[in-house]
Order: sequence, then C-alpha cells, then structure tokens
Amino acid sequence: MARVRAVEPVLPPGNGTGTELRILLESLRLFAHQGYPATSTRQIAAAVGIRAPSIYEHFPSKEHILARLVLIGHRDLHAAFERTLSACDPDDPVAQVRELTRTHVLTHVTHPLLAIVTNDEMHHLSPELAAEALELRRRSEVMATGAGARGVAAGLFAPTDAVVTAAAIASMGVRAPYWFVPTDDYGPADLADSYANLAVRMLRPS
Amino acid sequence: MARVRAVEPVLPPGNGTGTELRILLESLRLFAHQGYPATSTRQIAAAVGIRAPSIYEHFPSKEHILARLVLIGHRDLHAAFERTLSACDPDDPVAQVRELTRTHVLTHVTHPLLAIVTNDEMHHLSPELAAEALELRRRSEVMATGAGARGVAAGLFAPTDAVVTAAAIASMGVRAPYWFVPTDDYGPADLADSYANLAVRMLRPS
DNA sequence: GTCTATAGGATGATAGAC
DNA sequence: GTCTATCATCCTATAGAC
Repeated sequence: MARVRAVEPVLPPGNGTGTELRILLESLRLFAHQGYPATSTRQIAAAVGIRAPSIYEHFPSKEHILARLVLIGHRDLHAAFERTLSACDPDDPVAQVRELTRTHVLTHVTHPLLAIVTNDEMHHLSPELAAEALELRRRSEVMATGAGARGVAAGLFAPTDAVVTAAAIASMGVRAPYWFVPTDDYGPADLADSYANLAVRMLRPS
Repeated sequence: MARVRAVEPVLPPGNGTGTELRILLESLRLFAHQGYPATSTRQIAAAVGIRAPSIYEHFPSKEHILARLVLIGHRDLHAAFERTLSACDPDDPVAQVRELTRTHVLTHVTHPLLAIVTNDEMHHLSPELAAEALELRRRSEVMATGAGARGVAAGLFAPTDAVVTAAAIASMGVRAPYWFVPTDDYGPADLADSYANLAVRMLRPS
C-alpha cells in the first residue's frame, strides 16, 4: 500500500550539496514511503550509493536527518507565508486569507514528499530536535490566524467559530499531497485557487 | 513529540473480548502514539500483561493486529454512513451532505486513536491485508460523492469542482482527531455541526 | 493459553584502516 | 570521506514444556 505517489524527491533550493544533499533526498523518499522507523540507515546508504557508516560523516544520527527535513519543511512554509503577507495590502484581510491559503496549498503540493514527512513523521523526533520547527510552525499559525482576526475586526468575516474554521482551512492543504495528482488541465495553481475560494466562502457572513 | 493526546484506547462495540480485545486496545494505543513499525510485539505484550509469544495465540502476526484495527475503523465509518443515509430523506441532498459530514466528523473524533491508526498506519499493510478495508473505503466514498452529485443534479449545489470540494470536506474530518480537544462548552457534536455547516456552504451556489 | 528458551536476522552506531 | 569489521542490542516468530 502506497501512502503517496512515486514522485522524485525534491527540496527547496539552498539545502545542501553533494553527498549530504543526496542523503537528504533519498531519506526524504524513503521516509515518505515507508515512514521513519521502518527505514534503515543501510537502506538510505544503498539508495545514495555509499555504505551505512559513511552517513555519520554528514549527520550525527538517523534522527538528525529527519530533524533536518522537518526543519526544511517548516522553514519553507514560514518563508512563503512571510513573502505572501508582505505582498498583500495590509488593509485587505480577504486578500490576505485568500493568498495565505493559496500559498499553504501550493507549498504542500509543490513538495508533496516533504509535506508528508514534515507533518506525519515529525512526531518521531525528540523535543530537542523538534523545537526549532515547532517555533516556526507557531509563528506561521500566528500569521494565518492574524489575517482571519483582522477580517473579523473589519466586519468582513463572521465565522461561527474562528478556531474551527481556521483548522478546516489548514486541513484542506495538509491533506492535499495525499491525493492530488496534477494534470495538464488542472495543476497546483488551480487547486490553490479553488481552495482559496472555499476558504473565503467559509469565513464570509452567510 | 506527541502525535495525539493521551486518551484511553476505545473500540466500537462487538470487536472481541478477553485477551484478544486487550491486545487490540493496547496495540491501538501504541500504534497511534509510536506508529506501527516502531512498536514491538514485546511492548504490546508488556502493556497487556503477557509475554510476546502469547500474542501469536490470538493473531498470526503483528501485521494482522494492524489489519484488524484498520478494518474495524473502516467498518465503523461505513456502517455509520449506511445508517446516516437510510435515515435521510432520499430527495433532500442538502440534508444528506449535512448528515454525512456530521457522521464523518463524529466518527473521527469519537475514536481519535482508531481514526489515526486507520488513516496513517494503513500504508504499512500488504495489499492482501489492506484489501477488505480499501473496498469499504471505496463504498463509503461512493455514498458521499453520490449525495453531492444528487445535489448538483437538483440544482442545489454548484461547486466549482465537485472532486476538489469533496476532498476538502473529507480533509476537515480526517484531520480533526489530531487537534480537537472537546470541552464542556464545545463537544464533538458541536464540531460536527460546525463542519457540516461549512460543507454545505462550500457546495452551495455563491 | 501461557510460559521459557531460542532461532535467525536486522538495527543504529563505533573503531580503525586507507 | 569512504571503507570493512564489528559491537551490543533488538526484532518477529517458532518450538516445546506445562
């Protein structure tokens, strides 16, 4: 049973080179398909084309590989949220919610393996190795809920329950990598548009 | 890092008794918190209060324990969908979507550990052991999308894209067990109501 | 149905040569 | 920075006593 389609592992730019990068990419592929505990250092090494002990020249432990991938995933979303908000009219909460939702969905479906490892394997990390990613997640959540709160304050949104609606909007993007298969007719940008429209409809007074 | 709150493991009624049931319950707890590959038969046995080899009197393998839990989870949702649809006016697609969404959310938050194991650990099963659950999932999807299609045919719904909207509605319920903490003021039924209202708003012409 | 003992192999990680 | 050899431990599952 496959958890995700067999796509080539890709990371956002600027996340290592050479053997270190190849360890990250093959770990990304294996962790996404098999899960972190079911993936052995020997499997990672074989996929990279080295022996297992050589991994420890690049990472101090298997857990540190996962921690790095989880951090990359959280940094990717956080940076994208910052770019998105800074490009929005600060007095247009509807646009902010729409664009943040677009960015959330696009980030998840652009790097589906990374999204799955970041969200579904993070719980295997010790608190120490998870801390930095958790802080980035918290700050991303503040940005998203802030946009919703400004819309409520401006009378543009009237959700029955802001927390529940925010969770619903986030759920759509988080689940997308598990089922979405882009086609020539309907690509990632189309899904992002559709979900952004749904998000605004969920928040607007009925 | 916890993937889910520490709640007592519970299964729908009629899923075993005695040692077999206790193996299922402790496996449910451990699989939900640690994942299937990271949970050993010794850990399950210790939680039950027996030795590891005794498990094999009740299940032929560790994988069969997971398969049973995944099957229970899929049966639970499928049976609840059948009850829900049969209690609905066949000519009222809005009520059907509303009640199916309610049932979907309620099923997931009533048995949060089961929902997490069913959805997130199923991919560790071989195709043979996953087959029966997959068929139930397929039939549940047919029921849900059928209700949406009847609403479109009746002119009550006008989703931009029916498949994408259906995925969005399902995503809300699937993610709920990961974050929802019921309180005295806002319980599972309240969340189910909120999400059912959101689902109808997502489908109705704007 | 439960136990002890154990088979047979995989695991994460280290030591030390090159 | 990669290798071979290996440690110490854990794994699922079986054999056979009670």
